[in-house]
Amino acid sequence: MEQKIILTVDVVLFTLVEGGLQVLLLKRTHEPYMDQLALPGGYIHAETDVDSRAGARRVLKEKTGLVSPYLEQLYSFSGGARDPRGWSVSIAYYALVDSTVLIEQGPTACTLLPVDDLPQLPFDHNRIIAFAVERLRNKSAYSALPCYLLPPAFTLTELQKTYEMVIGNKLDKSAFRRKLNDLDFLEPVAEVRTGVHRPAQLYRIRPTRNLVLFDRLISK
Amino acid sequence: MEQKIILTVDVVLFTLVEGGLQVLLLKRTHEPYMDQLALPGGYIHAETDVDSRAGARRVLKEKTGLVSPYLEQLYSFSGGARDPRGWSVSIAYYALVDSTVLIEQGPTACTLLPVDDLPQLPFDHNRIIAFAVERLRNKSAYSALPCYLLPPAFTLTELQKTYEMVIGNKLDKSAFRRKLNDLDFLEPVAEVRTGVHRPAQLYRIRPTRNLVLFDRLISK
DNA sequence: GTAATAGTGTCTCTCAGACAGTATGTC
DNA sequence: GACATACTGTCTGAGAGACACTATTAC
Repeated sequence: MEQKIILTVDVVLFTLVEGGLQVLLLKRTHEPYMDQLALPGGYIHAETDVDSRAGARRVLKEKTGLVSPYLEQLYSFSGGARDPRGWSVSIAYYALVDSTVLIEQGPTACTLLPVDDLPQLPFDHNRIIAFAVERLRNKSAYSALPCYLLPPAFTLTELQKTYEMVIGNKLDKSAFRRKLNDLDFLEPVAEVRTGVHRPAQLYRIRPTRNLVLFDRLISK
Repeated sequence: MEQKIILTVDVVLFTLVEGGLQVLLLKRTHEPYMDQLALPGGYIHAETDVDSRAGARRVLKEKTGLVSPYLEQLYSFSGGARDPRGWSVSIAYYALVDSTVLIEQGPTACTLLPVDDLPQLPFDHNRIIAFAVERLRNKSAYSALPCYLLPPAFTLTELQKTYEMVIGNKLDKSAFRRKLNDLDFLEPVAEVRTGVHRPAQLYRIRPTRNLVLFDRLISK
């Protein structure tokens, strides 16, 4: 006995700015909750989307113009209470982008809000974001995930600050660099970042296929 | 533009027997793939299931008679190619049960097969099981998850054997017990397991709400 | 007593955290 | 030269792995 069930994808797009971790929200253009801020999302198109991941990629591209270097399925949220139209499923994804790319190539009418200070959002989008933040924080503590919040080349200090912003505590410089060195997933590029003081070596992620996972948490 | 999309839940039910980790399969009673072995699964019932988790619990109960002490959403598998009836979504869950409970209370006509030696199954069920095995192995290395493969009270040696079977390598007895002692998520019960030699203290999981996670992997 | 398993003590090596030190740029 | 930031070296303490040791039961 099949029901008329609503199937959507929603994307939690993270970026890092000075203030910390932020999430992208768009004004809804249709009912329900027209004109309210919400996660970019949309119906699955069974004719064109080969799977939900392709649907999430399409929705993100259509609504924001962005192609994220990292896009991972988060969780599926479902039930009769989360959408006024009826029993629904949202297959939620999360994505990470560098904030300069977001500002240059992103949508003109988007809102970035800090993840720890969000207004009440439609549907169960607060819950979806909370879920995504928890996943991002957990996974950042034992993986190379925070690299995707930075531009393709970055200094070790920038990477350390990124880890600190995401996981929420200070790290020791020496231990952090030792760990990166042991894990060996970065490689220097032929440039340095110059500033007012000693220039810093730029690094990029080694061109491996998969996200690098650590066997311990990055620090306490 | 909504499509007629098929929404199902499938449950990967693990148990541990002498031979190692096994998964429960049932003979299908409907087309497609009638009479073939497959994961227990079924349509979401929008009228009665409050969400997909409730649907998974119901399907497991209906098809096997079992109520699992651990049931976690695994991943959602979707697309136009996985089911001959059309574009479909399966929200997959995995569950762990003690094998004695499974044998006593489980279905009469079920098949248990070792996870590393499965025949070709219908739909993308081989992929779903591979996904579940990977999740179980990963999570077992940094959590109390394997406890749910044992009866409510167990000896430390039994628990160690369980970890070894799931994660696939030998552990050191002394280090294992030190770790358990430090983490403090077990408590002794007022019984011992008697056998032909020195009796062993029985333990149970402390009545906490959540799965206990470690900050390091259990061993190498 | 022996056999077999339950359970503990201790040494070593690795690694994280703390922190001081050196290096290299701008001004 | 001063200063700020990049980067490295070293000490220490916590915990994992190895392994030998003691404890308690059945026979």
